Amino acid sequence: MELLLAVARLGSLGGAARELGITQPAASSRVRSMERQLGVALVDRSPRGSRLTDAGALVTDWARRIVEAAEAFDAGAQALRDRRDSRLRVAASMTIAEYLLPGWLVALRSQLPDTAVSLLAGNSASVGERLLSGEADLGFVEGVSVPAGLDSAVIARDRLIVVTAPGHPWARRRRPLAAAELAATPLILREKGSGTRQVLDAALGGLARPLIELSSTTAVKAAAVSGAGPSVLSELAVGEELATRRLVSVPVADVALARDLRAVWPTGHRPTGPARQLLSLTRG
Amino acid sequence: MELLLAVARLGSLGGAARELGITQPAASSRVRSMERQLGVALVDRSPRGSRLTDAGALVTDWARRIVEAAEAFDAGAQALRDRRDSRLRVAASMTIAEYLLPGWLVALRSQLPDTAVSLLAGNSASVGERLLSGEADLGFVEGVSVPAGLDSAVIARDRLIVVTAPGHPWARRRRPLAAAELAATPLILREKGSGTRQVLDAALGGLARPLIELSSTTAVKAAAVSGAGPSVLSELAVGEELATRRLVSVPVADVALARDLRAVWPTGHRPTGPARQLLSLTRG
DNA sequence: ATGAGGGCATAAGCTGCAGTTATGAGCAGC
DNA sequence: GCTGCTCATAACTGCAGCTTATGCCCTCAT
Repeated sequence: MELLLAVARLGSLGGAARELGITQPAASSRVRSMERQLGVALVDRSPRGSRLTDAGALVTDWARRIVEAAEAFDAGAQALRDRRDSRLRVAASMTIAEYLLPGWLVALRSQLPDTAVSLLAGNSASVGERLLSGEADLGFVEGVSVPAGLDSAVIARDRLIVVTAPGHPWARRRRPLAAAELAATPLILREKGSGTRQVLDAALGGLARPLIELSSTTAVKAAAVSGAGPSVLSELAVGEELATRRLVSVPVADVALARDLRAVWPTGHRPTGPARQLLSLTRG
Repeated sequence: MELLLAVARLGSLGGAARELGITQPAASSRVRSMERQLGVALVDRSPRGSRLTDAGALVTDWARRIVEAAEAFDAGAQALRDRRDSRLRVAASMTIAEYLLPGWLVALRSQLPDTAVSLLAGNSASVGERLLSGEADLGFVEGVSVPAGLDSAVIARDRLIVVTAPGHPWARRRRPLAAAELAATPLILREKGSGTRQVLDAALGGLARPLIELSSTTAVKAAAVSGAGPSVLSELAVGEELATRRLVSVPVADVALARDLRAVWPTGHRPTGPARQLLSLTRG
């Protein structure tokens, strides 16, 4: 995969091989075996370099998504590994750790390649404790209240959105859904007590009706995609499903389905150094 | 990766191993070596099964993205391979082949596991030719006009959106951008002649000013993310960047930056069988 | 023209990893 | 206590993918 991207970038098998720290025959044989598997030529080899064919460009674009996901995974994995002796220790609540942090870490790595980052994931309260006990330098929490003793800055809003499979009647709806209507409809939801469920219950006045209760965001998404019914999910969780129209967002009126995502740090100790850098990444 | 997902799903290393067609010791050792690499326990093993730890759940969620990207890649790759003797032969223009088709193929595969699909990617004209010559059963094109001799159905709209890095002044803008303002500002663009460029030029009356011209959507995105300037891109291309706020969308007034995405087939020959199934997937 | 240099392919050999089989141990429930 | 599930450990094995070594082709500069 990376090899294809490198070939696209450098226009040469040997060059790409060098970049990945392997030898030219190894690169050549990899590409060859991939072409054999697909039954399609991916690169045009000429005595003065190699270019991707049309099919190669398509495959490379598909491959790029895998590589990017792998980079994010790797950045996150590094952070889990580096427990001790890291220059920057981050504590984050689950949603942020899950959806946003890997991307930030990738970006941070490109700016400060030698900075070891460690990550502790937990709920808002535990993020607060880590910061106050000095176990973490910078925290990220979602939700309404900021733990005591911390300063904070809002870095983004996480909107909860109502989604359905494209086949559902609501998918064609143009007039926004009223809060009462949402409250009256059985929804696919996380179990009571989860962060998104709390926000939803608060917004509707504790009235959300479960159609099914599932214990993970993924399970909820899968149920919604399969058309089991409407659901309410963080827009972070469904970005890709919306883009490919596996899910459709339903407009909603007069319901405050948003929560702030905040960076937090001990009162008075403004983030400096790598923490400052990371913080600035999260706001742009 | 898949192994982690399977463990999460089945609650047992051995069960996960069986599902992946490997033996239990192999699975055990894989997980073990991953835990060694990360320095964190991923699964809680007990004599009556295994559950993911908190860290394991986090890692698994990150891994899921890779696996999904890989599935899409695989579905696309299959389709490139199956040239001959496929039950369903699809022709698609590049944007659709790049961003949407892999997802559709994954969904189709789950509905019709044994249907071999082949894919021919090209521009609108070549899609038309393939259909008329009987080389393809169903086509997908983007753009304003439908090639002659074909019936079509609009399956989605592809909106072009103005994006900037979060640091750019436009990112904070609330008042929509006027067309004139957009036309007057140098933009990061694809080269003249590309599909998105054509739509943009048409919408602005041929006036788009390039700040830089780049030859691939990826390069344009990278430039925009790095803050080189504003750009205009398909929302399909920037879904993930928007969700993670690496890019921000700028509201635009009075410019028709949309194009229809259409399914097409030879006039009179309504899609049947797997073609119909695929078509219905694309609309929900 | 000719030789140097960069690009790719092929062949042969080596190595390590990821898998296998085989076995044992812990715990639950009948 | 037996059966059946879980997981761990150990020793063996095979093959995928690498490296090194070489050759050919083309281009460009001398």
